[in-house]
Amino acid sequence: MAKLIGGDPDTQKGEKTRKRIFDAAVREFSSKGYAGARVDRIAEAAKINKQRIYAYFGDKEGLFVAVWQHTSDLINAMDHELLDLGDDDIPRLGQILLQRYNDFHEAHPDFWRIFMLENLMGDRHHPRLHKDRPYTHIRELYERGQAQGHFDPTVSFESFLFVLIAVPFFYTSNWRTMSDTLATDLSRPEVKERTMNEIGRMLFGRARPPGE
Amino acid sequence: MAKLIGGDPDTQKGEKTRKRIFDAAVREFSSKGYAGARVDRIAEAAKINKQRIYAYFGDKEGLFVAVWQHTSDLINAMDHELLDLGDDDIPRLGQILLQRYNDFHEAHPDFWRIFMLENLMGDRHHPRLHKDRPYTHIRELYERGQAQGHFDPTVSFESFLFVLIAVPFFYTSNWRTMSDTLATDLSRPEVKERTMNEIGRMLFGRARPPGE
Amino acid sequence: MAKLIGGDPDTQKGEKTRKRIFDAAVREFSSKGYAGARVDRIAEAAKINKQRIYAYFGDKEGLFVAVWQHTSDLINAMDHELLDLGDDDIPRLGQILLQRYNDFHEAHPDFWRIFMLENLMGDRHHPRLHKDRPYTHIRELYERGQAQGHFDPTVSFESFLFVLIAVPFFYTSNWRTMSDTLATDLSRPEVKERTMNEIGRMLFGRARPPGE
Amino acid sequence: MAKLIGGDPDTQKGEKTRKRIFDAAVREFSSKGYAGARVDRIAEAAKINKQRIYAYFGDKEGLFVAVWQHTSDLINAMDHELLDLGDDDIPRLGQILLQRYNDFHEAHPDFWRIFMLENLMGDRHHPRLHKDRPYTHIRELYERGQAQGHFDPTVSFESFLFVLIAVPFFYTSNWRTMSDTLATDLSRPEVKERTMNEIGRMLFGRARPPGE
DNA sequence: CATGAATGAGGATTCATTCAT
DNA sequence: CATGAATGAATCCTCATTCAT
Repeated sequence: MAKLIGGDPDTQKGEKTRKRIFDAAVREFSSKGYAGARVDRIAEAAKINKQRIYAYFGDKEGLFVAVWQHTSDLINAMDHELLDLGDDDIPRLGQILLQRYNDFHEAHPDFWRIFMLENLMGDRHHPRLHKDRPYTHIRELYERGQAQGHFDPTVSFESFLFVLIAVPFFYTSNWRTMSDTLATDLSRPEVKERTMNEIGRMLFGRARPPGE
Repeated sequence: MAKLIGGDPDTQKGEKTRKRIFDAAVREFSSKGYAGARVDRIAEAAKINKQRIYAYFGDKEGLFVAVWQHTSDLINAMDHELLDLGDDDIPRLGQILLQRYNDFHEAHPDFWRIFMLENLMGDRHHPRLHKDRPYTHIRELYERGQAQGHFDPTVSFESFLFVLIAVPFFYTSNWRTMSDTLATDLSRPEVKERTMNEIGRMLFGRARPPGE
Repeated sequence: MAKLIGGDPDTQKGEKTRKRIFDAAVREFSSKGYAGARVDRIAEAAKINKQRIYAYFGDKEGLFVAVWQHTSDLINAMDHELLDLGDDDIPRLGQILLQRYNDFHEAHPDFWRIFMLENLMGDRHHPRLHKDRPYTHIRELYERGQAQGHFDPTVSFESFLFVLIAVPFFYTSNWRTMSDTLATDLSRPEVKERTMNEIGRMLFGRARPPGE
Repeated sequence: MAKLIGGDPDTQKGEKTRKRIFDAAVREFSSKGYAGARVDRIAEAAKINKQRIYAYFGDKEGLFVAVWQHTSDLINAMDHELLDLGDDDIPRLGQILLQRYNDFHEAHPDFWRIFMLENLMGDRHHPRLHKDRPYTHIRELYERGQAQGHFDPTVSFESFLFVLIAVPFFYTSNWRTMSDTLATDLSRPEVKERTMNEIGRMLFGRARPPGE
């Protein structure tokens, strides 16, 4: 029974189709926005019949929710990886997180678009993103860092994390317009690296342990 | 001589209509995005005949460009106001700029939406934003501040300005999702103020003149 | 009283305006057809305000009727000129008429278009063209020519005139497509002249007086 | 194996729909002209959903091009039938062609309208009609006829063919207005037959073989 | 599962015509 | 007479979605 070995072949084929639709949808939604996305174009890009989309995802909205869910999963996965940070990382925790978020955006260049779409569509009816993600682990590291004098004791963990999320996100999403504004080509990797280093220095450069 | 007071009555009426369309368009575009915006809805909101939109702005695209131009003008005006900063402001230049950009977003709550739409529509064919705005004045202040030890001499003006623009923008555009992420209600004014203060401290708090 | 000398100046000006509208209408209708014609374009070409068209001609239909009337007048005028033909012209009456009709189309290159529009719009509601134009004069010349053996006595005047009207009209209106068909450039004047000569010879070339 | 008999059922259904659209389009375009034609009316007449028109023909223009192509095919088919003429037909070649072209217009009463529309729309962007149709066969017959004295040796084949195409076309397209002009009811079949006979006689009646 | 055909409710845009001054 | 503003009814075209096989 083939079914035992690899599952129902139809189901397997179905999964492949589903994946193809999904990938095409990510590209379409992120490049055109929700309203600008075209079901036909997704079907064509996925090289499947349009009807499949409706079979798998119900409607356009359902397809977008699936994409959005995936986006949510991506970020949760990334946050989960932060658990591997340990006490040794405390002194450079800020720089490390900055690096991690930048890497995340580089690995998922469409992330910010999907994410922003959700922000733009004021009347959201899509599931919330990780409501109760406590960041317990890195919060503890940060607080330990504060106690050790690595971080300003008057700066809350929330503000700390906020900047570290904001800067890579804004850089990724706005490098075009900011390149104009700053008359600097922010698309060049070395410019990005330099900028991030400098921002890291602004944020954490001069903090010294109290005993110093 | 009514003409002297308000210009040609017809023209005046036309301008009023144009303004009504424009205002409705800003609301529609910023809430629905370009593709999601409906010309009919704009006409209805502006309480004018749909055709007027085409008479005044050519087409939907032309209307959007006009809105985008206005957005561009807004930011240029704000930048112009920075000229009133003087040497006395150098020590707290960072905090002041942070404040100014936050005020700007509060005064123009739709700004980030229009701005982001432009970033989302990858293949832009709209006029660039202030191509060659050199920020000469505040750049000088910053450099003087570096010489005086107020700012890290290894941090470029571009990176300095980048964070100051990024943080208020990201706060304004992503407070919803970030509220979820940080399990903190970022919509509350006091939370915003505290966050900005803390971020100001992270960035500029510990910098000391070299002679210290 | 200026009025006595040149008529009401306003009326005079009005006539000029009317003429400008009319000329623009002829060009617009003949190049775009009735449905394809645009009142706005006519107003623009005539450099008058659109409203004037409605003041002078009632509506688009009224404007077209005026144009069509003019077309009708043109052909009546041409037919009237045929009265100057005399007995001396009988032997070459066919060639002369061919020439005249060709000249007419050259003098009024838009004539066939307006005329054809009327034919294409099946449900005509426009006044008939010269209902009772008897062509008495040239009919008499033709019949005298038949008696003298210049023309085939078994060919009616109607058939005679039909060909002479048909050929120049068809040449003028279909030279483009016929150039393709015949692989010959019918737009060249010498080609036209040669063709007409040859057709004249086909029609009347070998006719001889009976006594021959 | 129904497939063998009629092809794929869906395709067959599609073809039927396409045909219905096409037929309705021919009627609409030929009666109203290009600009006057209404896509909605075509859809209604074809009893199909309007969108099908766009699915099958792209747009209104594409639909017209299809109609025009068909017109082009019709005439090519007719020309192809001329190949069945042989040497025996040489003496009455003119009359035969006149007859054939008349028959063509009677079989395809809308032909001239579509054809004329193309002439009226000055800036054509539609495919040329039979670019290089040499009429080799009947040209040879004609030239042989000239050598045999049936046709005037000084009249080119082009002029010969021109009249034979012009007269039936003009009769078909202008019988209404010409009926007024000639005060004769050209719509009556016997009038048409008589007229064509007389024109045939004018053109070819008196030509005699040289040896006569 | 898969697919081409079909549909109805929009959606942007145009146009002849009228209004107000 | 003259004009810019305004209008409502189309008009072409699109899109998400469903049907039928």
